[in-house]
This record gives sequence, structure tokens and C-alpha cells, in this order.
Amino acid sequence: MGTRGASGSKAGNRDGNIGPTVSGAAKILPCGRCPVRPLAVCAALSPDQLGALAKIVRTLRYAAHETVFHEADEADSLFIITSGVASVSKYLPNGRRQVAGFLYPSDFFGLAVAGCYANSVSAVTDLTVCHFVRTQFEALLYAFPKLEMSVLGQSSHELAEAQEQMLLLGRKSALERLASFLLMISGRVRRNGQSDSPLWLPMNRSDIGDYLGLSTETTSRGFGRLEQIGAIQRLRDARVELLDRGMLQDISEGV
Amino acid sequence: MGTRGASGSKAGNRDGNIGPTVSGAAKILPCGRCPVRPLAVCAALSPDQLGALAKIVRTLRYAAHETVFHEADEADSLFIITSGVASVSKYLPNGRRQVAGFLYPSDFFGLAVAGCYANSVSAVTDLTVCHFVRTQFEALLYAFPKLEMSVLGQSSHELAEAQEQMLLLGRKSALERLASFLLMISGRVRRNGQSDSPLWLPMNRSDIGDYLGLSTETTSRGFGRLEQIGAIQRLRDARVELLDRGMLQDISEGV
DNA sequence: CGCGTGATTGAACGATTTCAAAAGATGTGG
DNA sequence: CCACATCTTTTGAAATCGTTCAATCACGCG
Repeated sequence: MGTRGASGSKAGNRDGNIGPTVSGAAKILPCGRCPVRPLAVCAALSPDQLGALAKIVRTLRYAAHETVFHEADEADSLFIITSGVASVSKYLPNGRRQVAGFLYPSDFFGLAVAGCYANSVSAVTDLTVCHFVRTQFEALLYAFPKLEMSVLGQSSHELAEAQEQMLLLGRKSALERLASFLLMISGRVRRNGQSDSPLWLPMNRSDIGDYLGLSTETTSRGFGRLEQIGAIQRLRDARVELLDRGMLQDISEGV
Repeated sequence: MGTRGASGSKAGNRDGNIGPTVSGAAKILPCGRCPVRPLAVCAALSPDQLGALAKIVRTLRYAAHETVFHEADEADSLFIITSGVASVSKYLPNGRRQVAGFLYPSDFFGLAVAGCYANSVSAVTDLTVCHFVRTQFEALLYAFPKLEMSVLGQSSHELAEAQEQMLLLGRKSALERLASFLLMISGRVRRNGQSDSPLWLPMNRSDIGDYLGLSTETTSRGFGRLEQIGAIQRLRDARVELLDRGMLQDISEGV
């Protein structure tokens, strides 16, 4: 049962590095000119409230495959992604991994229960995040109800996505899962105003398999089949063209 | 692939009844004497804030198998369970069902995205709920930051549980899923201060199967096997004695 | 007592995993 | 710029776990 997931475990946290790697430090934009602000929780803030947020934010960078935090770590930080892609995963003691989701720019993460993170987050690509000290951020939540509403809104949204994923994991076939995955990532990329033609899949087969509850082999065969029936075309550099979205949609819903 | 889940669909919404059935109207306690208050989001409120909440609450009752709301319904209400058990489910067009969770007294539900419910909720047993008009409840969220923090806290908790469930659905074997389920329900019942010895499972095999991503047959066989190895004992009236929690724990983690 | 529903059990089938190997990519150093 | 080593992806074949189909059992009720 998914023992192969253990390899995913290794891939997701290859070297055990924790903590940001400040490398190739590019321009750090002030909140006022942040490209993801219109999409992120900070969209709820007025200019002066944004100033209060800007005072407590720190920009961190992680290289691909580095870990942002581990499950059960003390949860003293909150994050918003400004560039790159990250994965959220949970592990079984025997190493099997489940990827609970992928995070894209504007996504907020780090909410915890009982003072500890409930999952591990690691960088799929090189990653830039806004970092907040939890206590400072929570003070702002109290001060700015609109910000808290926004966080609650994103949290509800994430819960709805989680339930959609449960439906996928519990009741969809391998091909249905893969079709759902492609449409989901496509939608996520589009919402960020980026092109999904071709669609870039920065996560490897192991990440995708661990997300869909499949082995890497079945995942790979799924790509092959979708290509065979003309729903997609695999390109080089982890890129895919979604040739027939209607077909993908039908497959994803088990029609 | 889980076609049998369709039967669960029928069970969860047997007669298509929507709307509360006010039957056997028992005593309705004021918020001040509500038995679930210490556990629910309302625990965050001061006595006078509780008065404001009491002004907008209405008690509703549903008979077992009635539907509280359907996925995609306009989300104009929020609820807190005061007695009984409910299920949260999602459906595929072909009728396959995934139960995303079970709700127990003190659980808050009805959060929505984009104005619509993202799932269906129906009564597993006879059910009593506190009903709030969304707009009125949201006004209270703005007025009482502690209430909103409490809702956000429950929402985070629910998200963590959803991720745990993804791990179960994506990476656990049938027996591991069933052991996890029993321990989870046991924990939920205990948190409410009720006895879990024996443990009452008000949901039928179809509900459990749809929750665990299994067929009713595999679910039933799982119970049989757990009994065979001495981990549990099946009693009459949908009751189970958890004889060896250590064994269940080990099984649930795939050890 | 017979009926209807839900739970259990049995046997055959099938989708996905597992194991194994080949093919493609990526990166390093000479 | 190429050769080599490593890692990822793909492909093939066998094994496995869970589903499906079908029958039996258990319980509650008229």
C-alpha cells in the first residue's frame, strides 16, 4: 500500500535542510508594490493598515527541496508565498507520504492547532515568502477585522479544497484523479494571472503520485494514457498542453 | 471504483426531505445553560456577548436521514450542533459519495465559499442545531474578535483533520483506515465528555465505507478482522468495545 | 411468521501496486 | 564539449488488495 510513497518522502525533503537559504537575493518589493497583494489576504487592508503589516514582515528565500517547517514543529511563524511553489505533506511513521496540497504565490500558510504545525511544508521550486512572527500577526488580526475575515475566507476555501481532495482520494480512479489534478493546477495558475498553455508542472511524478494517492508508476501511466487519447500532450521541461479540457473535465467527474 | 458508494448516497438522503422537522420538541435551553457551550465557538464569549448571540439564534431539529443543506445551495445559514450526529458529504455526478466527516455536538458548520455550500450535511441521528442567519452571525464576528478567533481556530482544526483524512485515504490500507476511524470517533466522543466504552457508532456501514473510501463489504470484513485479532468486540445496537487501543493505534499508523 | 433492510460472508474479477529493467534527463569534471 | 554517474520517468510482467456480484444471515416489525 503505497510503500513507494517513501521515495516521495525522500524527494520532498532530500537533504533535511531547514531554514531559508538567502541566495541570489533579488529585489525585495515593499508591500505597496507587491505583485501578489491583490490576491493574498493583504488585499483586505487599507494603505495605512498595510503599513502596519509591512513593519512586521520579513522576506525569506528557500531553495528547491528545502523544508520551511516540519510537522509538530513549534508553530511560531506564518507565511505568504510571493514566488515559487511549495508542497504541504504529512507522513506515516513508515515513511509513506501524502501531499495535502501545493501552494502558489499569494497562498497563506502556517495556521496551527495547539501550538504545533499539523503538516510539513517544503519548497518544490525556489521559493520566496513573506514571514510573520505569529504573535505579531495575531495582534494585527485583532486590530484589523477585515484581515481576519480574509484569513478566515482563505481558510474556508482551503477546507473546501481539502474536501474536494477527499472525494478524489476516496472515490476516483487513477485516470480521474490525474485529470482532476491537471484542471486544478491549471485553474490555480490562471487565477494568478499566469499562462497555463503550456501548463508547467514543477512537481515531479513522485510529488504528484503522493498528492493523488498513487504510485509514481501509475501516475506516469496515467499521463501516457491521457496523451494517447488526445486529452493532453507532454512537452519537454515538465510542461503539458491541455488539448481537450472538455474531455479532461468529463474524465475528472467520472462521466 | 466505489460504485457501491451510490447506495450510501441513498442512505444519506433517503427521502430528499429538506428543512427541519420540529418533532418531539423537547426543552430548548437558553445559551447560558447550553451543555455544549464550553466546547463550542460560543465559549469565547462573555455573558453579555452571549446575550447578543442568544438574540439571533434559533433552534432547529432534524430527523435522522434528513438533509440540513445540499452542496451548491445558497449558503445563508450557519449552524452549531447541540445534540445528535451529522455527516458532511460530497458527490460525484455518477452518484459515488465521499463522506468528508462526521459532526458531533459543539461542532460548527456552514462556512461557505463564494456564497454556496461546498458540501451536503445530513442528519445521521435525530439532530438538534443552533441556527444563525449568516449576515447576522457575520456582524457578530466583526463585533467580537474573540468569536472570530474561535471560529478561525475551529476552522484550522478542521483543516488539520481534513489533511489527516487525506493521509488516510491516500496512503492507508483498509484495516489501517478502520482502526484510525475507531480511534478518531472514540476521541471525538471523549472530548464531548461522553463514554466510549462501549463506543456507539450511529452511522451505518455504508456511511463508514463512504468516509473511509471503501466498499461496505470491505468495511464489514475489516470489523470482522479487528474482532478476530482481539482489537475490538462487536456488540449489539451498533456498539463496539475497543479492547486493545494500543493494537488499534499501531495498526492505524501502519506499524 | 413472513417480509424488508442492513450486515456479513464467499468467490471471481480487476485496478493498482510492486518489482525489475530500460530509456531519458541532468549535472560534473576532465 | 563529451563521458560518466545519478536521478527521474517510462515501460513490462507478476502479485496483491479491494471491489464486485451473489448468496446468506440477523434483526425489527407488521
